[in-house]
Amino acid sequence: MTAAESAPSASPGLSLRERRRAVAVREIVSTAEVHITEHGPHSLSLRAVARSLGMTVQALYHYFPSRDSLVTVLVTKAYDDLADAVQAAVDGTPDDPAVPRMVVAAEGYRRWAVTHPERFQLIYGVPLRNYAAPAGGSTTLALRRMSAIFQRELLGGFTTAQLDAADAPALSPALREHLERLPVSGFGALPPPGVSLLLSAWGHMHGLVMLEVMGHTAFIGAHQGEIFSVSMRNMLEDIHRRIPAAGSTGGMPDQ
Amino acid sequence: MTAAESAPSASPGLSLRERRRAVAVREIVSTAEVHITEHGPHSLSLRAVARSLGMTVQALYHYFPSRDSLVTVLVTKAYDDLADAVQAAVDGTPDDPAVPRMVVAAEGYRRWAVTHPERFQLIYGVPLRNYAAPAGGSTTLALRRMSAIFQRELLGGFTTAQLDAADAPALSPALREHLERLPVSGFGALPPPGVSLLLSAWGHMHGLVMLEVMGHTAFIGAHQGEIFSVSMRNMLEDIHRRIPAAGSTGGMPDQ
DNA sequence: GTCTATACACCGATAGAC
DNA sequence: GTCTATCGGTGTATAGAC
Repeated sequence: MTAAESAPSASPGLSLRERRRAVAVREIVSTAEVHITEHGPHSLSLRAVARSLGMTVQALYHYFPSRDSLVTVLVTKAYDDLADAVQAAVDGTPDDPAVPRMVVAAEGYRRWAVTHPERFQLIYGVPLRNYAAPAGGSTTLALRRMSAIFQRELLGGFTTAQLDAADAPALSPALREHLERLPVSGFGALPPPGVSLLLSAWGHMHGLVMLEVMGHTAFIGAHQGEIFSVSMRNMLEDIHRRIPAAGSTGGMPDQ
Repeated sequence: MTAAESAPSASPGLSLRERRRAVAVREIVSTAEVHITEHGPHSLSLRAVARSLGMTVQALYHYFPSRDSLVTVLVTKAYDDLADAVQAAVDGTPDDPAVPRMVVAAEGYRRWAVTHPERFQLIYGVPLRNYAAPAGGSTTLALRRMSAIFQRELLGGFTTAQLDAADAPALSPALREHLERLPVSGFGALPPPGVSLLLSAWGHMHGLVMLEVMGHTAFIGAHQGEIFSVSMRNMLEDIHRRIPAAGSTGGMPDQ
């Protein structure tokens, strides 16, 4: 992996040449994001970015070995920025029992998506034409970061025993076993009903945002945020209703 | 609008020339769908379709005045096929109190999406590059057909008074007014809380399917259908729990 | 590190012969 | 209705001069 393939960031201990290069890479990435914002993710090309920069295409090949490497950086950065936005929304909101942190997190998710619809599409829309994601699954890491936030805000206050006793249709033994074998770094710390609830909540949140970003709910007009928030509150209420009180299963919250 | 711009169908009362033309259009559309299935919606081009048909591009221009007209037909047909699949799922399942019709409909939605992921992406993914949807909103009609199915299966058994009294966070006056002014042909027949619940349910269903189709839940493996069904059952249960019994509001179901 | 020049593919669309 | 030929544009990527 070349330097261009990892997201650019402040790099204090590098040589002048390396710092210059990092600045150039940042400028290229930034210009590419502007282009995506203005013309959609599927019109991204090295030529277009080069044009905007007043350079020729070939100069870009000194920073990115291929178009795919640029796309990978953009996708990874979008995941990171989205996770940052969600985290910032949670951190920046004073605790208020009337506004659950999960709802704040979901609203941060939606806010970023409607503010950066094209970059959201870059992540969650149709994969780019002729783009092959790197084998290592570098985007999986960024995705997991965000899912961890929602896992914490949605289910962080409950014990494994509580989640395991959630009131919902029983999962099949095969599914339970599969979920229990998931790597602990992901959802593995949750019991199967917890994974199921978290996935359901994620889909609920994501689907409403997706429909809005793609324009399928345009007839709602400016009130989509309100419907989204109400839906998220209902969702949270329902999930909490399904999880029994701590006393009935014993134990303290384990995270 | 030329004949090529409307979806092809059996046309008994037409001349020989018109029937030949309809057959040719059907073949072109079918080939285009195969191409989308094999290479993704964003690689669709008249040239590629012509190649598969053993024709030259120019021949296609005798059936479709532009690429966009072909895309519009494909999008409209995908909406229709999806609605057909959902309707067929509902119609083809014997009444069983253990499997609510809404869940059957949702499973039909998911089934079509995972069976035809590229065509689902064509509808709900990122709009095609350089494609401008026709001004008339011809796809809106096809979309409304499907939303009507879910409206019926999810809320058809409840009166306006029941839906209006649903247990959920109150909607703002501005939003209530906006929803009440919607054209009756769409969700207009529902009271504002009904629209909100239906939209929330649609987003929930759609989001889970979208995540699966785009591969973001691949780690669940073959059990995604089960998690989906459980989520839909929970969703239905929650919505029904929020709607008061008929006796408490009076009146008979009005549809 | 950036440039010109180039190769080779793709695309949508049009003109005119048959 | 289909063809050849063509225009003008897109794109990724490489070679070699400076």
